[in-house]
Amino acid sequence: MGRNPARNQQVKEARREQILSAALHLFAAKGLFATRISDIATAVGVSQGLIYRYFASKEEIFTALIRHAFEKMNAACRILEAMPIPPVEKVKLALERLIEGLSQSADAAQYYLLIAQATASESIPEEAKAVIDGENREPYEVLARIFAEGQRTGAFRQDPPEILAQLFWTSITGLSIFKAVHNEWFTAPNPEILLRMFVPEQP
Amino acid sequence: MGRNPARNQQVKEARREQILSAALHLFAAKGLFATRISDIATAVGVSQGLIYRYFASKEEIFTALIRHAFEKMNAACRILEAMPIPPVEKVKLALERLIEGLSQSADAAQYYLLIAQATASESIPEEAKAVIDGENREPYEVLARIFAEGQRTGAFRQDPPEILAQLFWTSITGLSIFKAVHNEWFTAPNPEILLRMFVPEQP
DNA sequence: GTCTATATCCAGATAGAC
DNA sequence: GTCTATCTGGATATAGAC
Repeated sequence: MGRNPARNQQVKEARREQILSAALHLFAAKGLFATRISDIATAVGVSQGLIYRYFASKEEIFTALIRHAFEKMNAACRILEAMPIPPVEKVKLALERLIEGLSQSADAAQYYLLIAQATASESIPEEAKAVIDGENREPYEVLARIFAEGQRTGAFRQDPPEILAQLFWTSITGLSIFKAVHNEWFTAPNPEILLRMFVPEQP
Repeated sequence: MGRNPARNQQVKEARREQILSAALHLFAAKGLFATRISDIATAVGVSQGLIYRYFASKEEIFTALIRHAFEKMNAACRILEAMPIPPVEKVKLALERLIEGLSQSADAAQYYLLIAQATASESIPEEAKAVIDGENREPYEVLARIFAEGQRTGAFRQDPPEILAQLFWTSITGLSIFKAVHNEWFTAPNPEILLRMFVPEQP
C-alpha cells in the first residue's frame, strides 16, 4: 500500500475516468450548457472545486469525450472496411454491432448521442468543433465506399452510395437518440429490417 | 395609416411571430441554454429588453415553439390516419411529405430538430416537458396502428408494429438532424428506399 | 488530495427615460 | 413601443486552509 509514484498515477487516472464517465452521462442527458460542473462533482461524489485539479475547464472535459468518441468510432470503421468479407456482410455486421451496442451498453448509446448532439449544436468549444470537422466524415466515407463496391456486383441498390451511407448513419443516429431518451420503450429492431433499405428486391 | 386597435394588434402579432421565428432557428442551431435572449433580439433587430414585452421569459418562447411544433405534427398524423387510402399508401405518403418538407422548407427541419432536441434533453422548462409527455406518443401510436392494419392483409412485414413505428420515426429524426446540421451535403433520399424497411419481399 | 470560501463574470430580467 | 441602464442570481474558476 506504499505511495509510490506509479500507484499515485493510477489513482489519478482512475479519478479522471470517473469524472469523464459522469460527464458523459450528464452531457448526453442534459447537454453541455445545462450541465454544471457541480452536477459532475456531485455525481462523482467530490467537491466542485476538485474537478479543476483534473481538467482546466468544463469545455476540456467535453472535448476529451468527443475526441474519445470519434477515435473509437473511426477505428471501428477502419477495421470494418479492412475485413476480408463481402460488402453486404460488412454492412450487415456493422448494423448488428451497432444495434447490439445500443441494446447492451448504455455507454455506447450515450457516446452516439453525444456525437449527435455535438454535431447538431453550434455552441460547442472551438477545439471540439475542430475535432468534429476533422473526424466527422470518415464514417460516411467508409460506408459510401463499401456501398459502391457492393453495387458493382449488384449486391446493393443502385442509388448513389452517398445517399445510402447517409441513410445508414441517420438511421443509427435516430435510434441512438430514441434509446437514450426512451430507454424503457426501446426495443432493438432486427438488423435485417434496416438492411432491406440497401439490398435490391430478389426477383 | 390610422392607429386603430385592430391594426395595433396586427403589428404586435407580427412582432411576436418575428421573435418566434428567430428563436426557432437559434434554438435549433444552438440549443435552449446556449441561445441568449440577446441573440434573439439581435436576430430580430431590436433591443434585448424589448423581448420581455412579448414574452415573460426565454422559457416561455421555447414552450410556445414546442407546443406549436407538436400541434402541427399531431394534426398531420390524425389527418393521415383518417385518409381513405390503404395503409401502405399512408406510410408512403407520410414518407414523401416528410422528406419533401425536409428538402424544401428550412422551418420543417428545424421544428423536427427542436422536437428531437427537446425530447432528448432533461433540462427544459417544466411546462415544455408536460407538453412533450402529453403529445409525444401520438405519432408513434398512429403509425403503429397503420402498420398493424396493413399487416392483416400482408402489406407490411410481420414484425411488431411498435418496432416498425419506432423505425419510421427514428429514421425521420435522424434525417432531420442531418439536414439541419449539414444542410449543404444533404440529399433527399427516395422515399421508396425507406419504405422497403416496412414492406415484405415480393416472392 | 480534497474541501470551503470567494472573486469574477455573464446572462436573465426589471425599471425608468424617451 | 422601444431603448438604455441597472439589478440580481447563479455558475465558472481560483485561492487558501486542512
